[in-house]
Amino acid sequence: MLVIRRLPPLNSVRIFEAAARNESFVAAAEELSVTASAVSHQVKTLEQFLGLELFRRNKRKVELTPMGEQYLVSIKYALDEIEVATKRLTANPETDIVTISVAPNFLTRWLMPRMQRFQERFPDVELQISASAGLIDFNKSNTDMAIYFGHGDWHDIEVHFLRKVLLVPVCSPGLIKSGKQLAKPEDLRKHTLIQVSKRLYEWQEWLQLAGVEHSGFGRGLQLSSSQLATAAAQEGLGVALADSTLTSREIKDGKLIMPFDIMLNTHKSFYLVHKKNRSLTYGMRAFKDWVIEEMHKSSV
Amino acid sequence: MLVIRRLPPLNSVRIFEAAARNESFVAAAEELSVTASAVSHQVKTLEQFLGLELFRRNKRKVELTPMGEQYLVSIKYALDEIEVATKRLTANPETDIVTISVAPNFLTRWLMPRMQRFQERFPDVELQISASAGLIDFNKSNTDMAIYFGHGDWHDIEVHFLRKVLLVPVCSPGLIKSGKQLAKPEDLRKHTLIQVSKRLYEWQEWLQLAGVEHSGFGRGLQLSSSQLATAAAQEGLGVALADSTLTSREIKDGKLIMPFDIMLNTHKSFYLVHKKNRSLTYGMRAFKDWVIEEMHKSSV
DNA sequence: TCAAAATGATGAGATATTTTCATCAATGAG
DNA sequence: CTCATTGATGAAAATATCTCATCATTTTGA
Repeated sequence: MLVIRRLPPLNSVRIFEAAARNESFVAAAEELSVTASAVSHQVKTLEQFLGLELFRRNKRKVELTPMGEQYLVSIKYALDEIEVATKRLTANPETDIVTISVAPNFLTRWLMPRMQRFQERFPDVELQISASAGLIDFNKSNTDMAIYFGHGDWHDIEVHFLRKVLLVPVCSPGLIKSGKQLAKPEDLRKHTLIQVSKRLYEWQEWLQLAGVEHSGFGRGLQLSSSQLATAAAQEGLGVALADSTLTSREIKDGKLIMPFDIMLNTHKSFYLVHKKNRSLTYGMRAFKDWVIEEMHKSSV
Repeated sequence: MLVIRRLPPLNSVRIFEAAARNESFVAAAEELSVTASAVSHQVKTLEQFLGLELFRRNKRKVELTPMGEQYLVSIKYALDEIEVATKRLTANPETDIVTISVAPNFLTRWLMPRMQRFQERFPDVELQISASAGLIDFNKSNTDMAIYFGHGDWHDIEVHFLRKVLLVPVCSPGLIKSGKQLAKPEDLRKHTLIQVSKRLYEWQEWLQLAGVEHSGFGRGLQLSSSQLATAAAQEGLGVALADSTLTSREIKDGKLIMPFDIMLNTHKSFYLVHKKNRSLTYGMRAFKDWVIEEMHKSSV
């Protein structure tokens, strides 16, 4: 099937963007290493192609029209995309770059403490990591891989199970010394429940598991990620639900305690995912194999 | 400050995209109305600029290399962006196009039924509407305006209050005739609670308001939007929480009933939003003024 | 089995596009 | 009042793109 893209002359689009961003043909010319006359011609060419004005000429200045402003948003975004993609391809070939989006809690508590081991093992692989609880559309993103928290039932991507998540209440030792004891689950009524927005059910389910009526609790504290919730618990702000193994270091160090060892199985786990049917770069392969190996080590 | 974009030759990028998408220089040539030789030259030019191979030549075929595949994702996206932006600017100037993202329930139950009135009033404005519960990044989107459901505490955008949301249980009349009565809130235990994912608290809060213990309910049904939840209630699948005024028509038509009139104030409302400090097009102005006017009419 | 067709590569030359140059108009700064 | 600055414009020069012709190799159909 014949697909026809109706694209404007791309060279003039590129010159338009520089002119629009600078709101000056002279500045754009300097940036692009051409003369201001070239910019003027190219803008005129584009305006003729589009059949409308992108700039309003105002004495010795140019100002974007509303249409020009609209167009600039998209064009700027598109050129950013091309620039970033080009940069990624032409980066130092001796350094393999892997872009990874990681669930925040996993990043902070499992990956970061082990990052040095990866870097020592693979000095020629550079990781570019972002924390995000959301899902990635690999068709529209430069992200190579992701570590998700969820049920694992995602489609059209390669999903590799890493680790199950079991939640247990944690709090600062100082929370108990403040006079309000935590001898039995019912005692949680006297404390602040630290909740994760979008995961409010976790406390609900835990309390149900512990045989505690959910109603009658005071206002809780709500944070946007499990990682922040656990940090708040460490600060003595209340009791959070945290993955037992991800917080094992803080528990061992005495920064957090587990007032109860009732563990909630959320039926969610961490998974390593990447685009299906895509050959892995060396760096992606290195990271994937390493994470799986480290996961085996830490679960023995 | 001098900003230098390092962009590849854009004409060759464009030709690369067609060749990559078709995995054929001949097909790309046909699409672009040039000769296959031109395509071959342009691809070679781009590969020389990047310093790597985008295609693996295999006898009479070309196949994308992994780098070529990666590049194609970004380039395709970028060109889509330019194409769409160009199309929007060059659409029939007698028709003003407004792109709007609308909260699903509001779209289905408030806007759609009134759309004809808008179109009759403004025949020269074309609305391109999508349903989404998410927020829009107006710096990275072609969306002109949005109707959000939330607290209204968004920054860097223009927010105009439309209507408060009050939730009340609704169900199909047939649900009661099935033998399980709904005389008092406690009777909800015998029914399926239809919940909206990400808004599970709504039922929780309503039950608390009604003085019903939340625990002890059987499995509910969970849907991704309030609009779908209300539709499921209409199908007799259980009891949903719905905005009282948005479902007034269904209630009047006898398709839904309100077993209880206890209304939950979620402290959330519908808002019309658009980018701050941006001059409104005629179409945007028309839509904004019309929605506000209709909202006043329907709340009197 | 063999000739024709098909695909991609390549260099030279033709064509189209882009850019510079020169000039102009209008405005702002000193 | 003069000079500098910005953008517009047309002609000419420079550059990029494309076609043409040819080649190599593989695939297809008679």
